[in-house]
Amino acid sequence: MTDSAKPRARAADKRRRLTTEAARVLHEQGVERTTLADIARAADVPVGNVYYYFKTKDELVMAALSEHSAHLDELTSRLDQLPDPRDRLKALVEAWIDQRDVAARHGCPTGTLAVELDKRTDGTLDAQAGTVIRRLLEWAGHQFRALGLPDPDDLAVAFVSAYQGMSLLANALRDPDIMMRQGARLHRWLDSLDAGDQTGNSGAG
Amino acid sequence: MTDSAKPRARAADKRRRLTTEAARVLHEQGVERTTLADIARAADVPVGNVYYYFKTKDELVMAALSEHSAHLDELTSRLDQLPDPRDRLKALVEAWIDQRDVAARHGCPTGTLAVELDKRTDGTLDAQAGTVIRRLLEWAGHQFRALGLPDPDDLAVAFVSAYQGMSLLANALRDPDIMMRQGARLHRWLDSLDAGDQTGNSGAG
Amino acid sequence: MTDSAKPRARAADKRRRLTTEAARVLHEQGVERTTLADIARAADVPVGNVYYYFKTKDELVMAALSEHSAHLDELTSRLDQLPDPRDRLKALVEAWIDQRDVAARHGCPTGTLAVELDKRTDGTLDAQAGTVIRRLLEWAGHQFRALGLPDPDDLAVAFVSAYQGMSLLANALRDPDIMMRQGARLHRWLDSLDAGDQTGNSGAG
Amino acid sequence: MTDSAKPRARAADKRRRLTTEAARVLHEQGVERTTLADIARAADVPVGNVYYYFKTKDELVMAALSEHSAHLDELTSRLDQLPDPRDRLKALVEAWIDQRDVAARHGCPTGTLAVELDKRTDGTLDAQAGTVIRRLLEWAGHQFRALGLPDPDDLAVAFVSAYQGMSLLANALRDPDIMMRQGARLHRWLDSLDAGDQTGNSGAG
DNA sequence: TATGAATGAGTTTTCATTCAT
DNA sequence: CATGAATGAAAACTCATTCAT
Repeated sequence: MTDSAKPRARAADKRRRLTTEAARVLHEQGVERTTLADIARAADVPVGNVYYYFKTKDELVMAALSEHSAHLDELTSRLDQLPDPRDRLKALVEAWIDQRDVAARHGCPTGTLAVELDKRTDGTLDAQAGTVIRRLLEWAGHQFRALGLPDPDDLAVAFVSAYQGMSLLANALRDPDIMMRQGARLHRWLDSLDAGDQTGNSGAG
Repeated sequence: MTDSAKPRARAADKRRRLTTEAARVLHEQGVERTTLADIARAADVPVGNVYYYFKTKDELVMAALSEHSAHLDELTSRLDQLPDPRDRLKALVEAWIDQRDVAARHGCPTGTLAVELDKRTDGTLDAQAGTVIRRLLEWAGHQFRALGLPDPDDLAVAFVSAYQGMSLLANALRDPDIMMRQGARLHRWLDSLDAGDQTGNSGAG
Repeated sequence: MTDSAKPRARAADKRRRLTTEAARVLHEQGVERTTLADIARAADVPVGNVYYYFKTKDELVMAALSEHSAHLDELTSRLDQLPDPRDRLKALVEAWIDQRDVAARHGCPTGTLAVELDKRTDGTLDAQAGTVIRRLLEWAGHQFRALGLPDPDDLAVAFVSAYQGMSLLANALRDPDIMMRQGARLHRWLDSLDAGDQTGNSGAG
Repeated sequence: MTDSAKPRARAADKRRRLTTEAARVLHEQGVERTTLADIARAADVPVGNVYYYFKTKDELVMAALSEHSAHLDELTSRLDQLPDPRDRLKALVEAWIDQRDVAARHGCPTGTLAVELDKRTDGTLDAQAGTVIRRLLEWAGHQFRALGLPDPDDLAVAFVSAYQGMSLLANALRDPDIMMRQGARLHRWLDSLDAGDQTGNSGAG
């Protein structure tokens, strides 16, 4: 039993390691500047062996994307424990601020991946990053709807958009402080949102 | 006279064509996925000849960046004709909205370039995109200051951030409509900003 | 067992073949006029595969240099079997004379390599050839010292210098006979060296 | 007259500058690592213009070689003013010693050129360096013959060989001191040579 | 499955030489 | 003659993918 289970266990382990490291290295170096050998080395898996787990480099990129997606799911489901939707959104902003150093160094994983993959015309990969972002949009939209706010989907776009924008700027200017200041601004904006406000005039850009 | 001017004129022409096409193709395909041959073909210049004008691929990338920077300068100096700073900012938003199809297809040129170049650790190129963005920030900050608003630099970051965010989302979701809706939101936000408001609470995220 | 050893054995084989052929071809054609394709062809290895064994062309050059260095070590350690240091030096001269045809055709491998590499200002390669020559100088100096002669290091320089000079001339004039005549002269010089001679006046130029 | 002479004068000037700079730059950087552009820049002549004076790069190399040859001629004819052949040879050694820093940096111009050109199989260039060296051999042989020494041609080979060897070592080890010490040794050797000595045993290696 | 090695198409870059004016 | 520009044939190097055990 253990005998037959071991190789499978080890195999699953390798796949896991590959996925984790792919997510990390691809985020740090970008898709195009990362070689399979880079990921293999980081995961401590022989290059030739990678192909037993992922048939192409694109599959590894997809796996990395799923990894980030899973992280997001895990985070949102934890936030869902909070009773107040507004608190959930604010807690998410807190999480973003906590990641400010990573964001300043490498940007938002999903956002930068989306930028890179959108440059592609081949394969089915170029739309995948959008899917993850859409998931985040849906979750946020759900919160705004729960708050009884008008145009919840639009608010969600504004919310996520603000996050992507501040990540990009923090990254481009290599300044984590931007995450803090804009995070605070997002906080205030969430607080200012009023269920009675039917105009949304004071919304985030 | 025109005869003797021709070779020089044509040479300048070629350099111009190369720069223009580089800016376009690099924006469309991304830095890493664009080969020199791609740019050469687009500009109708033999590959080997490209190196007469640009010593390395990086120099071409830099030229493309300068091109985008020049576009921005041209745009802002045109906006500077408007008497009201608020109107200038709103006109800029209009310009962004006008570009919504390009943004949805390829993102903001400077923003996506910044994302790609930040993945690099070599050369002096990785900080250049930040410079262009900083220029935009300064211009915007100038307008907010002229409006007598508190924390003008912070408002500028919020403003540019919103633009980068909505461009990224429009691109990732391939939806130009996002540019319109978020552009409208930015408009309303600019209108809502009040010189008397010392909190900036209702600011864009 | 031999089956599982094969790939590794063949791989080591290839590396060996590449090194051997690199040493030969680089000596024959010179560093700058030898392409990787030349070496790959000589070693019967696909060009792209060369990079599996040597990351750059410079590494191959280094390997070739080491090969020549190893040859020298092998030769001197064989000569060390001889009881009399003077006989060792004379036997080395004999070995040089034996190589007269190669020398007339392509010069001394280490000497010509040194000349080529000294033209470089980049990398760490430009000093490596000197190291091999220094090793020969040390060995020769050791023999002269064992003979109780004054200024043994100076004599070593004269000795090696004479070899390099006659190789260069034999090569430039394409005349192996020069190796023979100057070799004989070196022989006589070694014989004439007297432990009692404190002046070294009759030394080789 | 001056009008029609000017362009010709300027033309001769350019040719001269090109030759001089070619000699210098080719010596410093080596034939293969020097581009036509390098030489053109050094001579302050537009690249395209070089071809009106030299049809190929090889012709420029040939010109550089002739330049070194002319230098040698000039030097030897000056030495020929000295009444004693032995003094002429010793004065030549002095001249070599005076050049020790150049030799340590770039080797003997003719010697290193010979090494590089001998690596070639094409053209008529590969034998040309030998010609210059042969000229030096002849001059030296003439002196030894005038001294009434046996085997004057052999002594000449030993003499030139010693120079090439010490230059190569000085260059490989980047040590001008080698030129001084071996030059002194050559001096002593020249002094020791005796017209009555029929053996040549104490000759230079 | 595992793994080092192999492959070959592609990419940037260089440069002698030629051309148009 | 002069000159900036053009050309194209290499060359080094990279890397995703495949192969042989």
